[in-house]
Amino acid sequence: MSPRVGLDQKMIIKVAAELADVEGIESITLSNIAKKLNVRPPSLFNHIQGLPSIKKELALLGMAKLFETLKDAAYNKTKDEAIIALAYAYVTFANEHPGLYQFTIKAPDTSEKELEDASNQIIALLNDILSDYGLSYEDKIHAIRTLRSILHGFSALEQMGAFGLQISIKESLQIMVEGYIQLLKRLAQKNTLT
Amino acid sequence: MSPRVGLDQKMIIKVAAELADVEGIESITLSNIAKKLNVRPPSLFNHIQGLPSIKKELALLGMAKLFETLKDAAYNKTKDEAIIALAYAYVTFANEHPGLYQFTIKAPDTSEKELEDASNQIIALLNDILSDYGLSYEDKIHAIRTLRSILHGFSALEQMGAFGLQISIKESLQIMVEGYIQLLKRLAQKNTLT
DNA sequence: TTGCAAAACTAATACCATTAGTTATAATAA
DNA sequence: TTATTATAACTAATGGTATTAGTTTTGCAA
Repeated sequence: MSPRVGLDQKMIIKVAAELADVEGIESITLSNIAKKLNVRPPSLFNHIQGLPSIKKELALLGMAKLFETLKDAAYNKTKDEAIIALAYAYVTFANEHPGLYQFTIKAPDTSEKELEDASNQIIALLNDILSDYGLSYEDKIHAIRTLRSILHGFSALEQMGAFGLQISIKESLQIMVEGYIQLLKRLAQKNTLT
Repeated sequence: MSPRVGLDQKMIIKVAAELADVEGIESITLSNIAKKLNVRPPSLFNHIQGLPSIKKELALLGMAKLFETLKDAAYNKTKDEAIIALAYAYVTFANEHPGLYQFTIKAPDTSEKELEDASNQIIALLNDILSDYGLSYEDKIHAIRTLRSILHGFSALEQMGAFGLQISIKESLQIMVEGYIQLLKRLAQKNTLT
């Protein structure tokens, strides 16, 4: 009757992540997850706290994976080269993991320290890369905000099919990133002028 | 017993929009809407098709309002001035109508002609404004995509509290938009060179 | 004043998440 | 090997959704 499937939290989160990426985040229900694991919904409660905890874990997983992806992409690269690589990696991640990506963005019930830490890791990476441009403290913050904006905006719009297909999406991204890099240079230059 | 409250679709959508903006989009339920209207949930079905239809109407309302806002902001302005005004209006709209704004972005079940039309209205407005820069057909599309990306990305991140508060958010937007305008100029210039 | 279309209702269904309490199993101790 | 025990997975039950069916009531129009 209860054949001890051998469930654990990792399996549950993994199934939830697949569900999110393949079927969409609205399909993340205990019912669907349980079905995929050949188990009754209440059984999940032996391993997780409830649906909200699963969503929080998905956010953590998403941010961790995104961070790794970005870090690897920028590894051993600096300045323009690093930014370009990071931008492509970001957009590619959002495309390959549409469900998980959305959880990296979803408003985290503030005061969730773990989520904040994970998010800060990503921001620290951007900060690192931007450090080579010689920006003022404030300009660096503006630059980080702008970078996050263009990457998230582009990813979100592409994900929802907002861009037609006749004109190359990759080229749009390239032009946008190019524009961003020029902005960095202008900010840096402003700083060198006495 | 049934005092004929005088319900109609407009009222329902209005209440749903308020709910979305004030309590968050997850609070848009027939139950909550009915409560606000002093009515039982099934009564709503005399005026709307179901919860999905309410969400679709919210998307339409959001896009229509956003379009009006942007159009008014850019009225009688051209080029840089128009873009700057439009950008501020966009971000302000997202701040003032956080719930409604999210519906303007939410993936529209493709093949929803009305939604597509509403969205195209906004794109046509952007297209109009960008027409004064003398861009090639393709560059104009890249420019529209980039503009939408920066505006949505910035709005979405600000909405979720992703930006700290020590450094001026308005200034970040200003710098980002300034960068965008410079990009437009570079694209235009590229086009004038034989 | 009567009749009717429709507004709002109650009741019922089906699907959620979640809690409480039960059964069965796997691992450990004797 | 057997007995003990912790706990995985279960069934049953609760309360919340959206929605449908069928009923009552009401306001308007003839």
